[in-house]
Amino acid sequence: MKKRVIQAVRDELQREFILEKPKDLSFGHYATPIAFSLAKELRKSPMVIADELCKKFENSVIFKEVTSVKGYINFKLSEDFLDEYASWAIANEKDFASSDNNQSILLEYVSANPTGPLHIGHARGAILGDSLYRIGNHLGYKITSEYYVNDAGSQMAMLGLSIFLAGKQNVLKIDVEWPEEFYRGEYIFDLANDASEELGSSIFEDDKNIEKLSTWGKNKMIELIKSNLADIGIEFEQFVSEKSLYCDWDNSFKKLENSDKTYQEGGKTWIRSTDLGDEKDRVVIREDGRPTYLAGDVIYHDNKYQRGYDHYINIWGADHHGYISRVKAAINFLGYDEKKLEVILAQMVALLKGGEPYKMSKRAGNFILMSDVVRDVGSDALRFVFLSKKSDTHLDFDVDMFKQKDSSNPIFYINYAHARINQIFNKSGKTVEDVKNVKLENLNDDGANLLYSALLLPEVLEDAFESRQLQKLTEYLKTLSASLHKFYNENRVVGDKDEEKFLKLFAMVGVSLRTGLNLIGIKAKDKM
RNA sequence: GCGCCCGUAGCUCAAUUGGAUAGAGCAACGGACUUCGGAUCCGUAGGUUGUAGGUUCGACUCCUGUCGGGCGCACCA
Repeated sequence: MKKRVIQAVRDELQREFILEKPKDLSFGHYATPIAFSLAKELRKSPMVIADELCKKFENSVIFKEVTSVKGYINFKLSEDFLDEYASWAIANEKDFASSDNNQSILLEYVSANPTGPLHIGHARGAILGDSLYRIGNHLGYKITSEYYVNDAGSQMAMLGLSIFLAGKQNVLKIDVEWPEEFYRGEYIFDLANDASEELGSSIFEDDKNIEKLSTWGKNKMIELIKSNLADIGIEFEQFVSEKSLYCDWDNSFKKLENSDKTYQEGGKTWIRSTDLGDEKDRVVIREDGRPTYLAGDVIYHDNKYQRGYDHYINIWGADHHGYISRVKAAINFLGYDEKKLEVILAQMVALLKGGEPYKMSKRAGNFILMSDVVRDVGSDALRFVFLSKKSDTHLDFDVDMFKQKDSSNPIFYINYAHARINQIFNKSGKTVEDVKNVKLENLNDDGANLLYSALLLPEVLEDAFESRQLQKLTEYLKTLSASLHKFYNENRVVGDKDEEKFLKLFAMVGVSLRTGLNLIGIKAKDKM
């Protein structure tokens, strides 16, 4: 809809302009403040310029009227145009709000270490990533979703050791001495019990088996993580193992050396990441020849860029923000355009329960399991609330609040609107087929506004996706639901002379609600 | 100490990315057809956008300082 309007306005004005929605719908459906920016250039007042420009639209097909108010130019769409668009949308629900952006994007998210179950902090990035994935696909982007598995390095050894010691203590009943750093939490003891059953308790007798336990535990954890994700409707296209990439290290390192951005000092190999704004240069190879963690990301991003996507998105926890500049520097030194990499940071989530704050730490083991919260409040509510806040703001919420199954839970409110539409059709005994060709004309103000709101989904989606701010979509769904409830309370539908018109209008609202919810991984309810 | 993020109604958050009178929900108070489902709707109250300057036709939005909160500051991952 917006695209058609922009086209129509550009045809007449023959220059660039900003198209926005007026604060107050009574002004019109769209507006532009172009007269203000022209005022200086033309040495006339914005009001005069706006008046003159309005005259150009007198014979427009898609506009009912174009007016100038205090320097703004306001556009009101014609009923024919709105009705045609609604008819098309109802008949082509799957394609409604879709688009044909062809850019290819590699979207990497979650990528939590396979050393334990997902906690509530991971859920934020997971839900954001999955929703971007769904929306992007709908908008025609060629998106691939990917999970990077950190299965190399000392954490894997620590996982193996933790399971080994837990088994020794709990299964073999032998006193053990715990090191300073290990994975705490009951899941380690569960793993030890499982290992005892699957591999035999003798595995805890010899510490040569630690490596075996580490690999076994990693696979268990990946399965667990996949199942945690499946519980909130997330499935990845592919998993990439860090370990499996290391065979390419020599190639990647050669590229780095060719860039003249590496140097030796103190027996170590460094990259000059300060050249690209990093706080300090970084070590990629230690004195003993072992590559650092950064090396893993060098190979991984080399690998990513070789796959030739137009754009790359990484969703990271905000605690990794200091890592961005060194990875971008590395990408640049490998000979790629680091601007193609976009890092979205998902800020910390502070979870409360009855006012008590939880400290989340994977290492310490006293974190909140994502699966527990999902069991408590449900996938739908969790997804909706997490998407309702900008990803770069800190999010506080109290679990107890979710347990109230009433209107304070926005997903309830929206589902109720959707269910109402369904109920109204049942009550009237008519189907969408019966009313889809009725013409939407002479609607009252509430009806006209409701229709317009329902048709806004495409541009809300584009805006939400391009700005990576999905709270725009959740806001929209709440507002649209409110408009429907308001209309419902003020207008009798069944039995009214305009019954069929109203039903078509409701059908259109249903299309938008369903589509919007679907794209954030929530299935709209027909009954409450 | 340095870097990044945040600061908007009592609480949780929006604000078309520099545009018209800063808006919703929750909580509070007062109302609505013996109901096409009242799990809804309408109204009242609540603000010097942390704070002090600057940029311009115009600032919650951009710049500088300052205060407060979070995160990070490894050859760990």
